[in-house]
Amino acid sequence: MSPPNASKSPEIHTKQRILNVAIELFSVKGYRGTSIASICEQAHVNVAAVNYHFHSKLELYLQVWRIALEHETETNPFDGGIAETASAEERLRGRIRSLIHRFVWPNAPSELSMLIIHELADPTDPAVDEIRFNAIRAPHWAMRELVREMLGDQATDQEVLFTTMGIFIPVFGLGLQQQSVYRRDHQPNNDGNSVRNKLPGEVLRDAISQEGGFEALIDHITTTTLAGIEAVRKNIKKRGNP
Amino acid sequence: MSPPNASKSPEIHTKQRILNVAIELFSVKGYRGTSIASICEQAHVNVAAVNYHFHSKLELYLQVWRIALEHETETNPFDGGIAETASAEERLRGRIRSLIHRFVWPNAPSELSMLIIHELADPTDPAVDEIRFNAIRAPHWAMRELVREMLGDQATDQEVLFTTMGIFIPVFGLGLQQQSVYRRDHQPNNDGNSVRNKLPGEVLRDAISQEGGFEALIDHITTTTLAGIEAVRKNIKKRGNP
DNA sequence: GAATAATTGAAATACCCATTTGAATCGAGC
DNA sequence: GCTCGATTCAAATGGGTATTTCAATTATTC
Repeated sequence: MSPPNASKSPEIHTKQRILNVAIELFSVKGYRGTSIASICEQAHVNVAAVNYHFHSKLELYLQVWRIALEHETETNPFDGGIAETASAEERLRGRIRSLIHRFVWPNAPSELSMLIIHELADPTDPAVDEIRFNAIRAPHWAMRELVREMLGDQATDQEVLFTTMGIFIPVFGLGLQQQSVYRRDHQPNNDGNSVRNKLPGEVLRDAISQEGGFEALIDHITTTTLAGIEAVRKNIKKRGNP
Repeated sequence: MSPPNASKSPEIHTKQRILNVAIELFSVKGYRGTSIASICEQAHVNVAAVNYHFHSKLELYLQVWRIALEHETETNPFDGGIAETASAEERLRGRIRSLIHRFVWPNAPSELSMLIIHELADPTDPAVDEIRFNAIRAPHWAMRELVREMLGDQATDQEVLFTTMGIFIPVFGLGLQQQSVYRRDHQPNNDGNSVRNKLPGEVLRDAISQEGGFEALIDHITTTTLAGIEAVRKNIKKRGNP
């Protein structure tokens, strides 16, 4: 099997069409929830094309992961565009902004974030675990270092860990909510009648969608996070001077 | 080939055995991830028994939801055992404790919380949405009222909403993490080699499992949450007195 | 204790899915 | 314009699933 050498051939179009649809469907419905047939139907391509171009469903999925990961790091760098020389508080604000953009951008969480949520709730394969872990490792340790810097040397490892997770984990929760609401919004048979009142997640989505709502959310999270860090710092100081 | 002891009708035994296994499997692997065959094999029951006693897989699943919901509200009341006459801060602490117990109890999140996470990531059926919504509605509004009480009349609806969600949503995120780690721990083919370093969620699980770690987590979350509420309150006061 | 209803069992049915097959079609280089 | 490898196509294959069927067995009732 030699790699395709053609510079311009319909093969590229087919492969790309499959990838475009696969990213969309895998991110919304997850690996097990999307069939090869549904991808091919929507891409106007024969089912055999997937196995011809990608070997298997799993390899197509891995390719989608790589693309989504690359796309995310390009369009939404983890530091939020804040320079390393800025104050710790400013850098934290930038990273929170970046995280929120990834997981909560109104009505359209990024593909990567949706893939991550699906993998957490229902893992596909160890190979995907590996990619996901590599994707999370760098941001996590960078955040650990920043939190350590903000809490000072007196802080225990547990305090640094809890505080760091206290920043990441709500974002996963938000992503889970947003994804649930997003899916409900985009259901073809959504008559809006099945559940009478608005779900909390839908109320939140509406609030974010309002003029200035998204910025208000980022402000709120940053403010409360900083207040939490300050509270931990106070505890440390109190404990350190008995 | 069930033992012919007939102190009670064997129907009860069979039905109960199915339910016990179904709760376990549905909560760990989700609706789509568990087959009727696997339930019946583990319960030593014929596959037809499920459809005889429950009509269909979906109705068995709904029954499991009702039981898990009932069990949760019995063993873990949402107010955390704190009286309505206690201070707002004490009541908040009780509710946070209850939530953490539901979603994060070390190495064994409650069945209901795992079912909820699965439904959020990959919904099964509108009928389940209805149950889930009813399960979340009362706690959510009770929390909204408590937050309103703590923030005061000057707070906007958006501030109350963001703050309330700021309490619930991290718990979902924690549950998602815990469930992911729990599943990994209980995988039969877990050789611990596929991913070299510990995932952040595993580090957190280890920290919680340590002596006093769980209480430390509850303390941390309560402290930072209260600090966040205080920060919002300060903003309101500043804005209110220009 | 016989008649009847409830329950269980093994096999069959019907559907969905990923993957394979082998022929048909296309495209580039000679 | 011919050839050969790359690509597409319709159909088949094989494995998994929920559900049904109906005979066998077990409990209940009179």
